[in-house]
Amino acid sequence: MMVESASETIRSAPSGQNGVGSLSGQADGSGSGATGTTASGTGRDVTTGADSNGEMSPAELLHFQQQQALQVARQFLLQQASGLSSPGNNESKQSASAVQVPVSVAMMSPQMLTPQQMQQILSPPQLQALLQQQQALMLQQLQEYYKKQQEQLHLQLLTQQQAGKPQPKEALGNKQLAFQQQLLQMQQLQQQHLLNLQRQGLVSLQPSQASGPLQTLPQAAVCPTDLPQLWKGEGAPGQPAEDSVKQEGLDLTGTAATATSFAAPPKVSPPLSHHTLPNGQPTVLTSRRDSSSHEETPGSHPLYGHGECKWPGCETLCEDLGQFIKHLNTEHALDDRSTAQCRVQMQVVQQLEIQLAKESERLQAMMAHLHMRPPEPKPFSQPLNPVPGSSSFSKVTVSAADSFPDGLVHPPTSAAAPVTPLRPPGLGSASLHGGGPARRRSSDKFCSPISSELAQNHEFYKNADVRPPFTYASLIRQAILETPDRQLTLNEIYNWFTRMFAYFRRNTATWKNAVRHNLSLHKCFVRVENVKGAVWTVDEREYQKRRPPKMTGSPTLVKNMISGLSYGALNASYQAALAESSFPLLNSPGMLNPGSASSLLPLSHDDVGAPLEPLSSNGSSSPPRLSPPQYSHQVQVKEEPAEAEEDRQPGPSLGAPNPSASGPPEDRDLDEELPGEELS
DNA sequence: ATTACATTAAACATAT
DNA sequence: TATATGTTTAATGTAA
Repeated sequence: MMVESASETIRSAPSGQNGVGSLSGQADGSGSGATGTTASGTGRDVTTGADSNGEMSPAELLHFQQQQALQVARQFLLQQASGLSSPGNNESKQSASAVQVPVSVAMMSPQMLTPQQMQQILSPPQLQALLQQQQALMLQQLQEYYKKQQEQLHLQLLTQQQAGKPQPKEALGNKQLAFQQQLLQMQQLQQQHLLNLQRQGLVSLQPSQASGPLQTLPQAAVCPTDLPQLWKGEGAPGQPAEDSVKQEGLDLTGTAATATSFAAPPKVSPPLSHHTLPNGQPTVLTSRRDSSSHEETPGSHPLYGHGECKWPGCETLCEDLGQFIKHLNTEHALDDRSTAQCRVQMQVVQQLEIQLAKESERLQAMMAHLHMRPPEPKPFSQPLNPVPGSSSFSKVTVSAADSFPDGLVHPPTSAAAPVTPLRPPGLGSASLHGGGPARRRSSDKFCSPISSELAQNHEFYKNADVRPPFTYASLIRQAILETPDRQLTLNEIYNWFTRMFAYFRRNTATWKNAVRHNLSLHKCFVRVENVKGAVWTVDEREYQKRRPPKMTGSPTLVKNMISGLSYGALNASYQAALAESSFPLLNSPGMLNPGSASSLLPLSHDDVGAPLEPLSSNGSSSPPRLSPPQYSHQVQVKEEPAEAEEDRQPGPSLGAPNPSASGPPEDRDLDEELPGEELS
């Protein structure tokens, strides 16, 4: 039974795509409570202001445009928050849910995106690093920005007041309000953003930082309510903004529309705060500060709030933290599903960041246009990352991308993960091509550089009871190749499995049988009679044979994926980075060092199976862990009986399959036995 | 719809 | 005989 359940979970993985889809898919309206949050609310001041004037001042116009844009963005936010929800979560519901929820799916995965592609996009550590950096940067910048804007507002207000004309005063009031609204929106975006971060555990709760308000603000503070109303009320001016949003970045409109339809049931309507938005300027900051003290007690949990589980799509009510923890551990354990959800969330965050950047830029432009700010538009100093070039607002995204290479402060990658397998492997460190764990583990073709990912996630798999996203064949091969002799007995293979993967410490009968089955089935595994029994070796040629040299992380593919996501904001450099990262650095000194390795490019240290090995610059560089002596040893062990088996392969004929790269490291091995074959 | 592959289960054979 | 090791077949599911 254990076995069964286990396998079941596994099976669900392959459908991971659907996994992803279904996850978000199940969002059947329910989750969208947030979105639904009635449109009654506070935004009135602004609205009336505009109305009263009859005709719109430029500032107002801008304001409304901005509002609308933000509205769209917010809808997007909220919807994604809810869209991810997959309340059911039960496999049984998957199919059914498909009908209801395409919200997040539609949003997240434009048709052209296959789940695998998504994973490819999302999993690499670089991305994560990038994300984190971006986030940190943005947050800081935003905060600063807010501050400055506040100051500006004050200044303006003062100036105007000095002028002391009643009429203008009113106009100014409107203006001010408008901008305040704007600021609020921005802040909300930020908050939502943070919330998302928290959700995926990328941001730890630190009372001091913005994380505090997180829990409360998004819900308690304002906006969701006032804006919609505003929008509705003003109907007309909307179009332009909407269009612009549409064109510029993610096509939110479509999704937003969809979302609204689902948003209907305002399920857990957050305690509609009336307390916010009094009118005064400091509202923003104030409310924020206030909320920070609230609810974020040390005993709380980022995923727990208002008595319910905040896991995307789960809104399970939990009476207390203890119960919630229990629930968390049972319902949201580290499995393929959760991982997939995490990944989706990550993507959401990315998109939001981009959107945020866009909106910020727009705001900047607006302000510049209104002379609210000296021409040098650079509200965002770079407090965090000394990104050299980026000086303009518009470069926010750019700078983030630029700073990515060096920045990677600390991909929460492997090195950590002692006993807390909280970080899904794919998120933390999977290499581009390596794909994440949620990915169909079978698709060997994509994750040839198993060793790379394995090395990076070594610790993770070791401790987390997650099924590794590799096929048995690739695992076995890895096990064998990891040894100096490149040969293992069956039992040693077993041991390797259990040693390397927590997952394989269970259900031994099942996977052991599978291992044996694979050993026998695949020609690439060669049994060699030894003095002390039989050992298994790998026939790389055979192994490669069964995997056509597919570009694992084709840059073009990645590019397409990105563009498919409407990542308008993704600049060339980022794309380039992505593309680059899809090519393992093979010449990197192997040193199996998960910690460091993960921190940079997806160096596939011992990328044994990398199909696109560029015939390592210097032949010697590649064999990372194969020290000469060992190597010879191997030969020695194999010698007698081996030949019969190993030689059976028609070397010359088969050598061809990977003509291009032609130098899979492993072949070094075989070179010895079959000299001159492929090196031709 | 077809095909190839991966996984799982299980029957069976052989060696220790 | 029991267990470990191998081999093989079949059923099932997924992806191309």
